[in-house]
Amino acid sequence: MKNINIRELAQQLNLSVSTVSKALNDSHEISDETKKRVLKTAATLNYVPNPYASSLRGRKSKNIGVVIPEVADSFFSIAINGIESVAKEKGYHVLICLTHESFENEKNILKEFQGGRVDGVIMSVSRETIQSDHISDLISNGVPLILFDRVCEDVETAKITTDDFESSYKATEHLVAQGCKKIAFLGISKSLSLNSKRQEGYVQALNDHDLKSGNKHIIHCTNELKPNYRLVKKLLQQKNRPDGIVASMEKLTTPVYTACADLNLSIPQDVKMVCFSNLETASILNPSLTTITQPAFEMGKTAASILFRALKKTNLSLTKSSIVIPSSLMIRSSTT
Amino acid sequence: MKNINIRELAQQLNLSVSTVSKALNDSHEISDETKKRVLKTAATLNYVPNPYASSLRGRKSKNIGVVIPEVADSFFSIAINGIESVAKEKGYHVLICLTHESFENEKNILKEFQGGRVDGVIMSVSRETIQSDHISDLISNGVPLILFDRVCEDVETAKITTDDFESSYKATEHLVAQGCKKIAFLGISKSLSLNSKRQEGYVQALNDHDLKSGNKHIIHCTNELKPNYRLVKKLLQQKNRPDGIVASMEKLTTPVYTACADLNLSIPQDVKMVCFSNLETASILNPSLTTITQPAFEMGKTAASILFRALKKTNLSLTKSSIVIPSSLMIRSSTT
DNA sequence: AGATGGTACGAAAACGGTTTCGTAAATAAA
DNA sequence: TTTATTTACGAAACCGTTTTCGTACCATCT
Repeated sequence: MKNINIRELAQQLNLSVSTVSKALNDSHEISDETKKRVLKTAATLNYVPNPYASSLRGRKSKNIGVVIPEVADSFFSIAINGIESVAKEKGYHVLICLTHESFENEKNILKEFQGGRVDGVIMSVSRETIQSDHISDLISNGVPLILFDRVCEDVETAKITTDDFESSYKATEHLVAQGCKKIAFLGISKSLSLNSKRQEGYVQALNDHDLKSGNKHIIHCTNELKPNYRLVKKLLQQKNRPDGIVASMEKLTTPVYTACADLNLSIPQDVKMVCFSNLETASILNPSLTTITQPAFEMGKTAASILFRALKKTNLSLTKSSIVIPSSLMIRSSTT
Repeated sequence: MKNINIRELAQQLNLSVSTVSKALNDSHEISDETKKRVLKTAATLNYVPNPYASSLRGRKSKNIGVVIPEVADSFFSIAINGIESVAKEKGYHVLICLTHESFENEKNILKEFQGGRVDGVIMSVSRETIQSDHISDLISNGVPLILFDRVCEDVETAKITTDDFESSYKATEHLVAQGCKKIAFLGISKSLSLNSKRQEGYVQALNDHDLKSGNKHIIHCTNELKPNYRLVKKLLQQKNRPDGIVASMEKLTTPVYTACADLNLSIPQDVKMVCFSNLETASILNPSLTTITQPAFEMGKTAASILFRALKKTNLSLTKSSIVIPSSLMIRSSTT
């Protein structure tokens, strides 16, 4: 059962290729009778159009690219579901590209997109990304691109974020309310604006409650489990050890919990912790983890909706379509 | 900065389109000097070839399709990383398609693949999949397809699995050794062969240790959190409640833990639990969870390697390339 | 009757690459 | 010197669609 093309299909029907094409695309030029006949034969012969021929001719791919650092991460995998739910409805495919937190990879992926592989892009930058020319280049090349979660402030496009400053502020304030005096901040990467905002929210909360935030309590983590474990352990071993932690990355939960266990520190008695996380298992951890839960699905869905709006009318001002969707603080045993 | 095509590039170089194409593809017909000149100009003009034109002409897409039930699942997201690591090395893209456990979606995706969108497929079937004509059709259409984890026995192709029977047997035996007398099995779906194997391993272990396994202790779960919670709760409320649980799906952890908490049952005192799971947080749950950890990355990587071998020489016997990679039982506090 | 318009279809160009084939010039072999 | 071979390039066909344009036919309107 080899795959058939439109020419062979047309032969079978004693029709021209153009007529068949129009019939399949429900053109008004074709009579209902012919359309029915074409559809029926196409079905029985198992005709499936070649997407590359269509893309080439139509100069659109019906693909959107999703560029993210990792897929093995609750936030991103849920966001993908949000994006996909919209894309499917619009008859689009989602091409997921992973940067694995490498700027080099990110640049290469966007470069490839210049070739027309995708009609639009939804992206969350890598932790290494410190400049954004590759993004602006793609946009000025006519490919609409929307940033979500980890955005670059200086790129002029729509940005879907959560209220990083406010939620971090609230989380820190919550720790203060629970009696923490020395609160540490575990960041993702110095360069990310998302990280800066969370850090600023943390600092602001400390200031507003007259707690000094020595730099020693701000740590930037790596992408690996073990180095993070060592960093956290070192932090918790110093004489002036923190009694509260605001962690801005899901991946930091395990290192913190493990380090505490190994150092015989009890959560929440000795150290309280709140983490930006979408882990479903947060509520059944030992102890259950207080999280700032981001609206992952919603953010993905929103980003996709705006992208498709941009694909419809190209002169839409994307910059003004930026949206902030609030996260929610889920208070659990790790802080109480 | 609009994207340039090969014709314009050729004009800039005062060369023919064919020469430029050959130079870019490092053909032996072109002199080194010309190649260098072409590469240089292509770089400065930011030329990126249109992938659809290449795919159309070459009748290969340089894409492989990955069809899986969900991406928000540790096993699958890690497997994707394994697949991607191989694909990237071979210069291929990965098109991830989610069935969301729907047979209808799965059929539609494979149907689309008939059109030549991908050169090969790596797939794990949905929980609803009870017959495999759609798979065989695609294969007989010339698209190599490899199954992993959730396979269909009757499809003649390579199957990458883990030792479901043995690991389930070992897990059950472990529960018996820990003193469990009434062990329940929580399955994914009746139709999956993966599920049958795990169930058979469980039953065999019970038999070998002279424990009867009334059908009441075999439950097939749904795909939703809340119904699963209700099922588990009901199971744990019956007079003859189990003192051990073998769960064959990562997603079952939260319902079991929550149900136990709500019923004031202690894990592991009242109920011991072991779960097929790749959750990184298993070790910091309350209590830490004994898991059967599948070699997710390895399975993905192996599946991809075999697929690429098949893409090289089409007459390779895929059926004989099936591989079983063992899982490992990680004993933690939920069973001790 | 002649002009006009709508309907239903076909021929051919186009999308942007790759590949086959042809060929002129340079080199090697006889 | 003649012939064969190699080198380096160009013209054109081709991949499978979509779309533009042309046209034959029929109905409708002056």
